[in-house]
Amino acid sequence: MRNYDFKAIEEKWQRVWEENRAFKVERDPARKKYYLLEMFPYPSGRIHMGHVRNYAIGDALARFKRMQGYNVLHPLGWDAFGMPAENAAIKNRSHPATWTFENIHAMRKQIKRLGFSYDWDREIATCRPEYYRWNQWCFLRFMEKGLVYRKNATVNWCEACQTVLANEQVVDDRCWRCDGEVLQKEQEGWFLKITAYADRLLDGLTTLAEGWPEQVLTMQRNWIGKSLGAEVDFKVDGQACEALRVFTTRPDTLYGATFMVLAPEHPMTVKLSRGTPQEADVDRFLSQVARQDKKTRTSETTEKEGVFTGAHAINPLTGKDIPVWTANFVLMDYGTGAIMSVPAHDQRDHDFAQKYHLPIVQVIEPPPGQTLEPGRAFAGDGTMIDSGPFTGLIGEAGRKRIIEHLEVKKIGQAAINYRLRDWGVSRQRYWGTPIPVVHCPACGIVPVPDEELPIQLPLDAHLGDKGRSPLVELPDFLNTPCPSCAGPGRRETDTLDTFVCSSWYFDRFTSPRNEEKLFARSDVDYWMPVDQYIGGIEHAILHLLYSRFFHQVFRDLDLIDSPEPFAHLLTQGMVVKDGAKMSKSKGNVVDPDEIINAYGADTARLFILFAAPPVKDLEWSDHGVEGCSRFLKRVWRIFNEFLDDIRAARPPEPGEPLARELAELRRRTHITIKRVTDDIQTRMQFNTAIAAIMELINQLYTLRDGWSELKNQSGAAGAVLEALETTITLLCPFAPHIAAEMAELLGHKEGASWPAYDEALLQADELLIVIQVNGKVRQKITVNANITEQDLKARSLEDPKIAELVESKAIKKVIVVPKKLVNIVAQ
RNA sequence: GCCGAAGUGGCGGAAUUGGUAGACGCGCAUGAUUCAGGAUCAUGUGCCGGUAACGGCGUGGAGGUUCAAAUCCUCUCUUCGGCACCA
Repeated sequence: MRNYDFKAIEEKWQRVWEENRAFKVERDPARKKYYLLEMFPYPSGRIHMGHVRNYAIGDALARFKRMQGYNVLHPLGWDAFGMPAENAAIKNRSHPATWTFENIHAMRKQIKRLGFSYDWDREIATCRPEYYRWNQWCFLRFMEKGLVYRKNATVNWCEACQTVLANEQVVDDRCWRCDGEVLQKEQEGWFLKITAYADRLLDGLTTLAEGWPEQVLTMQRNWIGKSLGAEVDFKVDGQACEALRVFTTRPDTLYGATFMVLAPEHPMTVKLSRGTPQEADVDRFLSQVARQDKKTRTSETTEKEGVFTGAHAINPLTGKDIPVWTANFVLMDYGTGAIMSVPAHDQRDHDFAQKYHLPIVQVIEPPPGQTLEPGRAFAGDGTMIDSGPFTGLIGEAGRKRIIEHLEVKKIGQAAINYRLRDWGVSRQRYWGTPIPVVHCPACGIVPVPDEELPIQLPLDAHLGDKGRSPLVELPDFLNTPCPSCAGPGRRETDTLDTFVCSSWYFDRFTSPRNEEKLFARSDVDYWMPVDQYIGGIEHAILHLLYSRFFHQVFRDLDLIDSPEPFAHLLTQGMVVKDGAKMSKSKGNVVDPDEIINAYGADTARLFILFAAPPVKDLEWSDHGVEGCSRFLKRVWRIFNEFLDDIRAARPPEPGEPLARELAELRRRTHITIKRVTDDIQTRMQFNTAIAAIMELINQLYTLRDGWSELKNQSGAAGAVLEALETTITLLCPFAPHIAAEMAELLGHKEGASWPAYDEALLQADELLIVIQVNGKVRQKITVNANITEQDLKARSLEDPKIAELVESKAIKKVIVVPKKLVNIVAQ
């Protein structure tokens, strides 16, 4: 018998698949499609176990669906723009493109060694002009729709590196690269108006309830942060200036508003204090707040501090004068930058009122059962008290009536606020998509015409930590005639956030080589949405929200039909070792290449699917890997031992009489088909699917001892053949190389379809019944499967051991659970 | 602080509808094979007591519902993740 030579087998089949373009797919409206996608990788240099897990899960599903007859789109590409390439290039005095393409080459090689069933003809890299020209095209369409604008915004700035950092590159207020201090800085840049789609992004989540993890839906919902409430105008006492407008979610507490607070940045803060004795205090306070960085400023634990502005406003309902303060906890970029403070019914206002001795007036009576706690605000719904004509109204009804009143009086109206902010896409970096606009002294900002796309990223830039895009120093790039007036213009030098690339790459996979359009309508409408998307939870908001946003805009541009881009989402758990995420600094990294070299790709894949269900964290175990390697050798050995005896056999006919152990094998075979099918299809639990296959193999091993006699029995070879063929087929999604090799040894061509089980064969002739006395297991008996409930009850009571146990007791009740157990209640 | 997920043998994990807790794998033990080791095959393996038959205990903890609870309810502890002054 040949040994299990995984190296030869894996190289052979990978070559076969490559040469045959085995996983190439085409749009075929006659066939049912299935689009399976894993989040595409950033070409960082080498793959890690997280990648292996991601793609092993995806490939198992892709192969499974393919075997079920679906037309499966399963592509891979590269999220190839981004800062690491630029930083590495600066460090190594090379070019980001060189670094990126070398990494892609190395990682593609590693991934191919794992034997994943990708349609490699569809491979894309977002840093190629053929791809990023469509980023630019999208940007222009967004512009036309009024979804693009420029504004000043606060950005993370690393002094040491002289560059802007993305939020995720700031770790505990320090630069991830040099550990230097990160400051907040105002900088002008481009924004996409994702807030215009807030409601649609929120509403769409309800349609995803079936296919997405609850956790991700909740995170997106919270991130969008929709608040219903009202805007209310407060007149400033004794001054003719405009009223102060506040946003509140609790208009029913308006009678309890005893002071107002403006954000320090609010334009009225300074204005109101001028000419009052508070002028100096306000100025001192504002400069103090300006020194606080954003993170500390917005932390809940930061002490609430404020000063009186010197001005008073009038509570529009009570008509009373209330002081106007300014304080650090009120933010300019949420609501109107001003609040009405109701210290009795908002904890923050309460803390602030107590600190500065401001009046606290209760206007809500807690519902029965709830009481006011001393020192705490009551923030729940309740009955309005001391609220003039509104007294007695409860919760939502009160809010509604107050809003109606405000609208009639024209001093306010219903309003909605979102926590979601517009998406800043400007990067002062080189290695990204050039933003396709020209700044013209005469015409202003002028979009580049479509015919001029792509605006190519020049390759001769001099990189360095200069804090601005190196494109500024390239006159050939920078200077360009204005597309509108042909006068001297200046190209935009900011590049696009790389999240733009990943917001629609899944659409591009449907027409990856299309040169006329970003994708062909027929392709995208056939393949989209992605039926199953798989990736890490770290993208729960960012990438998954941006992509949903792009998809909605594409719908509005009439580019695409499907309502959402990803129908089902699986967020896989981390790969950990010794309880911690694998990382270089912890020294607990396991290199996929080493595992493949030592055990082969099939073992690596099998272990990573067997060790834990996909959604949970996976604890890496070298012993566990050996166990999986041992299992594949065990499969190989038993297969080869039986091979000569079964090669010429045919699987048993339905109902064909078989010897006891052979009938048992058949039953096990069909149970295994059912379990593995359910585990993959409806439960996405590969660990139990693999365990079921292991049980079938264990069953085959029990036949080995008596095989020399058994094999001459009618149907013996057929039953074993059926069991082994089934094992091979069921193993395909997890360990495709060894499965292909064994199928070939049996004389089968590739492309087996997923087996069906015979319902009739799942039933055993005899059942093991548990007998309990007062809920405790006391006996186990084997009975005929067709036994009646009456007979089963009688058999249980007759059992000598049970009879003895209940002898001196009165039998109160006998519960029979068909095919499972009998419980005798006796006292 | 708020929200979410989880807690089961020495370890990873299983138990799909409330119905035999611990499938499968690792580890460990014993035996076979072998000069030996390794590999392989077989058997056993939750804990405590007992040679055994068997009995008791057992799914983070405390209560409860039920003939029956890892699973349902109440309270509580721990761990991990997310959000965190959003008016």
